[in-house]
Amino acid sequence: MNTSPKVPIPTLERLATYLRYLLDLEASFVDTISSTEVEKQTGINAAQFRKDLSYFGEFGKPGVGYNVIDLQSRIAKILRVDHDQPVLVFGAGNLGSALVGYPGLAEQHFKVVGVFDQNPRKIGQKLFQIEITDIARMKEVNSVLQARIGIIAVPAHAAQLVADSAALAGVNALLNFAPIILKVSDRVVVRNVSFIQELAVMSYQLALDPVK
Amino acid sequence: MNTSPKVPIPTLERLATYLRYLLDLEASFVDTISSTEVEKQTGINAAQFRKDLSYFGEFGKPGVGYNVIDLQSRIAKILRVDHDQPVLVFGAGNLGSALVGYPGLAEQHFKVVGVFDQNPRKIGQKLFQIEITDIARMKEVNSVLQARIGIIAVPAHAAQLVADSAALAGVNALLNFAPIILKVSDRVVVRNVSFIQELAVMSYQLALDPVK
DNA sequence: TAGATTGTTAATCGATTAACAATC
DNA sequence: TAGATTGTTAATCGATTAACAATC
Repeated sequence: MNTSPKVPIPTLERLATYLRYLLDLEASFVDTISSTEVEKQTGINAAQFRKDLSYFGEFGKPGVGYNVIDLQSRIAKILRVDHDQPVLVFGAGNLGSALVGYPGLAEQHFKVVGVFDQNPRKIGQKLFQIEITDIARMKEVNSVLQARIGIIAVPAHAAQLVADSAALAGVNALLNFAPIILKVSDRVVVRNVSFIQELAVMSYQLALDPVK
Repeated sequence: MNTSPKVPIPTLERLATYLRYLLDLEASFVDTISSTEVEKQTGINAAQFRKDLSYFGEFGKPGVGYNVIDLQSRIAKILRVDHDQPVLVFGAGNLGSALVGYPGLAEQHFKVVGVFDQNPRKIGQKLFQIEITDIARMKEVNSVLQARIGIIAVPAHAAQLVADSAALAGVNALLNFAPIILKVSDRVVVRNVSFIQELAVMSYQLALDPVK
């Protein structure tokens, strides 16, 4: 066991993967798994799995394995996805709308409580029950909503401005879909989702092996 | 210089970042940059930048730096985003639609040439000028379109099936938005976009430091 | 008990970064 | 030329994985 502060990011990412996988197992009425079984089904090395968990305590029984439901709920607690968390979405365009309507968000307890846009034609309209608010009113509105997590789904040229406003509004975790490197204070956590970049990487990989 | 096969994935990801950044520089009429300047503006270590490039040849002039336009076009060539590439989108729901309409795709020369869905009510309709085709006809249709890259934007329960059909249709690079681990032959490259996972990671990070 | 599997240490592997000779 | 900056080697850092004693 080790309650120390330095958990590698890859470990956290895999933890989220384990959680999804455990939900599937639960749905199939599996109640115990071993790390070897995890490796077989997910391709993640068994030692890796055990090591990842070891950052947070002891979860299994030697000779037996891990209880699916117990492990699932403990990982959910670690990642704080065991209870609803309010989230703001910035940008009510195609991408923003798709995100607000994405059922996976609520399933993992991320509740979209506010949607913001700057387009006067969109402001006041509803998106999946949530009213679109003027992005200029973000701080005021979030003083009530108290969301600490925001999703940036605005065009690249607007993203930095939105990030700045978000920080002022008390949002200190940003999931950024815009293809730019955001400059933020070190009080703010940013993670980038850049699927264009992912496509570019695959594009290179495809080209490597013409047979493929 | 080193034309060897083993370029680290993180290097490829950063290459895509450099490319975007260089496009911005070009738009601001900057014609030369040094690795130190790159570090200042992007936060990526200067040695890292030079090392990344060194996998592919020599790009700069000692004492001078890098020519923005030249470097840009050479990176685009490396990543094969210097010419149009056909892409299929699987799933015409909220997410799929947003992706098809996303201008950034075409900007990086990824051309959506086919959209597939299984819902009879959607088949035959148009999405941003592209007709939605029955997913069952994928192989037949792609024998003409010849796309090798596909984007999976269907619900988790359908994703594996789609991946299997895609492989049969000659699509050997898959960008997967569904929250599952796809099982594919090693002829197929998969990259996952899992923004729920990203949110979970941030959720943990936020919880680490209550002051934040 | 014997067999299975954990949690953890130590070894390996790979990626990042510092340092510097080469060179514009 | 002197100053700046590259490309690359070597050192550092961190993450992955193999091995195994502890234990159910």
